[in-house]
Amino acid sequence: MIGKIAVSAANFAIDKPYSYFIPQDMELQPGMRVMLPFGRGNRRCEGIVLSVEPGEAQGLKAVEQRLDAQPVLSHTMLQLAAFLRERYFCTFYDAVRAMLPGGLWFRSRNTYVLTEDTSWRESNVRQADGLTLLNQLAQFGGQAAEATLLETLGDEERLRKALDYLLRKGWISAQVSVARRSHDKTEQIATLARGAEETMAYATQRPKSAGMQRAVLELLCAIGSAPVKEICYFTGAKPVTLRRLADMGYVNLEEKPALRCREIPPTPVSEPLVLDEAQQAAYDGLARQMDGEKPGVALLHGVTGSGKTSVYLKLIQKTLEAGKSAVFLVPEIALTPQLLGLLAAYFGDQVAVLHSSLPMGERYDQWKRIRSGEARVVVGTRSAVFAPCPHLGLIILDEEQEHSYKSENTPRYSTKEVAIWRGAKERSLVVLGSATPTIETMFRAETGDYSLYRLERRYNGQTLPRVEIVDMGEELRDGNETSLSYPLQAALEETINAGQQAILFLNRRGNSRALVCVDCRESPECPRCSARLTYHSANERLMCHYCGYSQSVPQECPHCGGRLKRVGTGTQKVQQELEARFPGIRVERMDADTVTAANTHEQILSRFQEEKIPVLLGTQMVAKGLNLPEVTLVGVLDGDMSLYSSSYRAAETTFNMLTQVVGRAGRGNVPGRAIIQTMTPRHPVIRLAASQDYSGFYALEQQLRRVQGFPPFGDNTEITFTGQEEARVLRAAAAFRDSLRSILRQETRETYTLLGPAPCPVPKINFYFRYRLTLRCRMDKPLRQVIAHLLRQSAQDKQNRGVNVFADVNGLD
DNA sequence: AGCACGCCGACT
DNA sequence: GTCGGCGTGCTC
Repeated sequence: MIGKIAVSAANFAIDKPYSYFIPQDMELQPGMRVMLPFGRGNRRCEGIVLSVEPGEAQGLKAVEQRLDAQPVLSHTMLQLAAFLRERYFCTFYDAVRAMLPGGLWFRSRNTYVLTEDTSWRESNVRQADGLTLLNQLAQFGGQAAEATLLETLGDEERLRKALDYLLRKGWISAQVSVARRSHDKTEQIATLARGAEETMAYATQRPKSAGMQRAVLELLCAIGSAPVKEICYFTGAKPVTLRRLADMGYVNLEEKPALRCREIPPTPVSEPLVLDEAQQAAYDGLARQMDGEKPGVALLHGVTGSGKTSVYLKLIQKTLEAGKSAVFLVPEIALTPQLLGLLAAYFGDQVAVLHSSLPMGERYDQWKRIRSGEARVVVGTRSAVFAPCPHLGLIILDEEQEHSYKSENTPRYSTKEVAIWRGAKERSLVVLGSATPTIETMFRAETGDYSLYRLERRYNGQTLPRVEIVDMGEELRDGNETSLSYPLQAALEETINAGQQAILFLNRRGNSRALVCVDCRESPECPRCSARLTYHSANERLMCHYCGYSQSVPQECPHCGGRLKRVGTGTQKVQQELEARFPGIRVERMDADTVTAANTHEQILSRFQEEKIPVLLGTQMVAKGLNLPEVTLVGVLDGDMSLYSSSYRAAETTFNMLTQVVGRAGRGNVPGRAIIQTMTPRHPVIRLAASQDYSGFYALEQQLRRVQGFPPFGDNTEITFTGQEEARVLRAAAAFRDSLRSILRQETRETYTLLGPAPCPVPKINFYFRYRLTLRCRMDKPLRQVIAHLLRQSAQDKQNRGVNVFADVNGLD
C-alpha cells in the first residue's frame, strides 16, 4: 500500500503530499501520524497520513513508524487542514500543528552510538572536536544523547561539524527515539539553600562578571523561593544560571506540580432558564435554523446587558438534547469567570475548557474528553474552534468583533472563517454575538448571507446610560489644565455623595510606561528592535515587548547622561488630581503597574466592588470587566480617535471601545451616566458612540469602506518580508511587488491598489528588518493562488536567502 | 529549510 | 591525501 503523507519538514515552497510505501504489517489510516525519512539525508520527521491507496513500492521510501493507534484528525478535520493551508498560506503541517493540542506532540531525541568500526582508536583523528566526542562516547558506554554532546562542545555549529565528520567516517551512527512529550504539569521552584546572610556575603564577593548570579541571589534572599520562570522574568537571568547556582549549593531546585486549572465553581441558579419576549423570539428563530438542512450563520446583535448569554445557554441545551456538541468561543477565558460558572451550573461535567494557558497535559485530557463525546460543551479561546467534537451542532462566537479571534502566528487564521467553514461542512449553526458587530459581519447580515436577530432592550428594562461629550479644548481655554473637566468633576462629586461608584477610563493603548530623558528627550531603546523599552514596575526592569529583551533601569540617559523620568499612561497623575480635588478619596487603580500576579485584575475588581471604593481608575483593562451594578458614572478621560493606529479599522475599534466602556454605567437599578472627554468633540465617531447609535455608525462606516474598497467590499492583504539584511529584504519585497504588478496587469483586474515596500509599524524586531507590501483587492481564489505562487517563488529565489515572507489577509494592523 | 554532492584551494 | 568552504539542486 502507498500512503500520501503531509510531511512536517516540508516548507511552504515544497509542501505537497509525498508518497511512501506502507510496510505490510503496518495498519495505517488517514489522520494518523507517522515517522518518516525525508530528504537526501533521510532526516527523520513527522508526517500525517492523508490517504491510503493500493500500489507498488517502486522506489519509494518506507514509513518507518506509526505514532498513533487511532487517527488524531477525522476526515473533516483533514479537509479543514487543507482549507487552512490554502486560505492562510501555510504548510499542511502548520495547519495540523494549530489544530492539535500540545500534549499530543512527540519529542524526538537524537542519540549517537559508536559503531563496530573502532579504527579511530589506532588512527590519528584529524578533527579535534570529533576526537573529544569519540572519547566521551566511549566513556559513556558508547552512547549519548545529542544534548549531552552539545554540552561538552558548547556550540551547535561545532557540534554539527564534528558529528558530520564522525558520521562520514562511519565511526558513529545516529538514532532517533520518539517519545510522547512528558505531561507538562510541573514547574521548577528555586529555594535558597543556605542562610540569607551567608548567601549575600557570597553574592557580593563574586566578580562583576557574575552579575546575573548576584541578581538572582539577591532576589531569592528577599523572597526565599520562587518558580524559576519568574526569577528569570524578574532578573533577566537564564535558567542555566539557576542550575549553576544549584551546582554550587546555594540554591535548591525542585519540580513541583504546576497549579492545575481552577475548578469552576458553578454559579447558583435557582430556576430553569426563562427568556423574555425578545430573547425568546431570537431563540425560536435560531432553533428553527438549527433544525434546518443548512443551519448557516446568524448574527445575534444585542446591546450590552440584553441577555445574549441566556439565548446561548438555551441553544446549548437544545444542542445537547439533539445529541450533539456545542462549542462556545470567547475572546479571553480570564475575563469570563461568570460565564464559566453559568455553564458549570447548567451543564456540569459535560463542560470542557480549552485555552492556551492550560498546562499541556490538561489540554490533552480535555481534548480526549471532547473527542470521546464525554464532554459536549466546549468553552475556549480561538484554538477551541478546532475542538474534535464528534457531532458538532452549534458554534457560538461571542463578542465576534474582538481582535483576539485573529491568529497572529502561522497559520494566521480567522476564528470566524474557520467556524463558518466548520458550520457549513458539519451542518452546524454558527452564531456570532456582539453588541457592536464588525462592519463585515453586519453587512453580511444585512445582505442576507447571515440571518439577523436583535435584542434591543436591556434585560430587566434598564435604560442605556445618558452620555455627554466634553470638549477638552474648551476646558483648556477656560484654564482647566487637569485631566478632569468641570462637568466630570461635578458628576463625580454627585456620584460620590450619593454613595455610588464611578469608573474613569484612560483610553491609552500602551498599558505600560517608558523612560524619557529630561534633557535630550530620548528614550532607552531595545538594542535588537526599533522600539522603546517599557518600564515594568513588577520587576523594576526595562523590557522589550517585541523580543523579550530586558535590562535593569539605567541610572542615567544612555545618550546624553541626563536624568531619566518615567512617563506613561498617566493614571498616577490622574490619581493625584483626584486626590487634590476630592481630599481623602479612595481610588482603586488598575493598569500595568498595579496589576501583578499577586494583585490580579479580578482581585482589583472584587475589592472595588466589595469595599465600595468610590472610583476605579484604569486603562483598557477596566473596559473588559464584569457586571458592576453599583457603577453609575463612567468617565472616558481621553476619547480621541487619533490615539489609535492608522489602520482602516481605527474608527471601528474606537467606536466599539467607547460603546463598551459607556455601557458599563448603570447596570443596576440606578440609571447610568457617562462623560466622554475629547479634543475632537465633533468627530462623527465620537458623537455616534456617545449616542450609542450603532446603526448610525454602521451606515457611516460602511459607506467609507465601500468607497475605499476595504472589507467587506474588498480585502486588505499585507505581504511582510523580514530578514537581518535590510537590503535583501527590500530587494525581495520590490521583486515580489514587480511580479505581482505584472500579473495583475495581465489579468486586467479592474481595480487594485498595490503599495510598498514600506517599513512595518515596527521596522526592526530582534535584529530582523521588516518591510511590507499592501494589496487592496478582492482576494478570490485565483488571486490567492497567484499570491501562493509568488510566495513560493520568493522563498526559492536564491537572491532572497535569509529573507522570510508571509501574507496576511485582513490582518489587524 | 536541510542536506549531499561536487569542485576547488589550502594545509599536512 | 584530507579537510573545509561554497555553489547547486532536490526533497516521495
